[in-house]
Amino acid sequence: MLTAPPTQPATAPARRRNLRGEGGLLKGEVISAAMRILDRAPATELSLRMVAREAGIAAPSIYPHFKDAKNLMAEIVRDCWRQLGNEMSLAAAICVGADPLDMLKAQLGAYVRYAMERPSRYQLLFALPQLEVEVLRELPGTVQPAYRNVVQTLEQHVATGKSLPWGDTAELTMFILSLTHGRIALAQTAPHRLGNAPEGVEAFAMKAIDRLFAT
Amino acid sequence: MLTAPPTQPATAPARRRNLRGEGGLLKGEVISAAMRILDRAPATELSLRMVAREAGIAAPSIYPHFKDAKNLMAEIVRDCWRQLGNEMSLAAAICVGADPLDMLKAQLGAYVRYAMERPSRYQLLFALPQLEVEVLRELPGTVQPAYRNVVQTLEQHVATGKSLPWGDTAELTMFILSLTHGRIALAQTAPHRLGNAPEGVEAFAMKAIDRLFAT
DNA sequence: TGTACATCAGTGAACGCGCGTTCACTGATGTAC
DNA sequence: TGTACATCAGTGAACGCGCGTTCACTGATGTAC
Repeated sequence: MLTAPPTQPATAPARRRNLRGEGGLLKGEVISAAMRILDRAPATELSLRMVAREAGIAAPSIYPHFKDAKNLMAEIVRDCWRQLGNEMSLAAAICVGADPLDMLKAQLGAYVRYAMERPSRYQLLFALPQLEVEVLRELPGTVQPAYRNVVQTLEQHVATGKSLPWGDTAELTMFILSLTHGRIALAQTAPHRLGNAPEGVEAFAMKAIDRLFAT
Repeated sequence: MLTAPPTQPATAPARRRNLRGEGGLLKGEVISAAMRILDRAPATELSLRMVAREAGIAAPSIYPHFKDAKNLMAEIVRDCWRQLGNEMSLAAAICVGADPLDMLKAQLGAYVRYAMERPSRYQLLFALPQLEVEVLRELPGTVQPAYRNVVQTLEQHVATGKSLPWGDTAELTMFILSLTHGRIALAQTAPHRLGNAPEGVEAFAMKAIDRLFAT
């Protein structure tokens, strides 16, 4: 239940089997297929069979590469977190040397854009609790990059001798990410009455940073 | 996929059929059964058959009372929104006459407690996008009460001649609800590294209001 | 250089499961006479 | 007051579906001699 109507059934494109010793390549292809599905369908539609179809292989072919469906999902989620962390790091790298607050805004902008441009991937980031304990144990390592990104920028801000408008860097990070995630979630789940244009959400986050740090 | 391991299969308790003309009672019993499921299982486990089992009836018996599974889900979601709105209104009613900021904190406290004490119901509130368009059209009416609750309290605050720390009452409501919802969502979906004791989340919201409105 | 063989990547068919939905029905409860 | 009957609340069996998973297999690709 609670699943949206199915999208078109992903006709399997002809696929050449990998060469000897290159079997591991399929693992990457499977993850890519999952990303393609997420770009056109809600996260709830992801399934082992659906991913196999999109990758152009038979369902059992998943098993040599992933222990089971739960682990496949976990790998997909991990990859999404990695993407998000990378996009934030990239945004930060571009304005290295600039004022830490500008860097913070760049990172947060990257965060909002990832969420609004790839809503299914973003929603998957928070489907973690549904996964097995074993997978959850690795969670800090997967989630950390996005979180650390903000903390470190705030630490740079502090290092310039300026003060924080709220708690320490960890607490303020929670504040900023809560606000941003909350605004995104409201835009994605109650799109009507709440002004929800993607730029609207990004502008909201930028404005929030400006006002938070305004003397 | 992305479903948690099933809880025990809800042995059907013996049920007496309703009397002539009382058939409508079953509708309420079905909704109650759904709430009981949500109190012990993740929202993803909800299904027409599961609800029927919990209510002690056969699956087809749902149909005279709900058009189909989608509509059943929609009714359940609507009921959760109604509950949340009521708890916020109740909290506001208790401190009527008090400072609007205290009323705001009371309402927000009720909001956080609903979310942390009934996580599955809370998560269901935001499963709306998965439902049909037809259902979504009624959304404003179902979501409004919780939202209006905050707006009205902020309007009272303004009426006392005090100013707002952010935009107008509508914008500030978005800010406050985004922050609160975001913090709840992070606590519920990444429970580890983020201090997530329920009191922690409520304290976070209270502190946020205090600081926001601090001169 | 040619051939037998092991290995490896991937398949097809089948399984049981829970789901939403349909259909013809049952049997208790009231009502008409 | 007794009986035939209509109505109403709810059932049991069956359907097709997509899912995750298993099993025995196929057939191309390299390797050994």
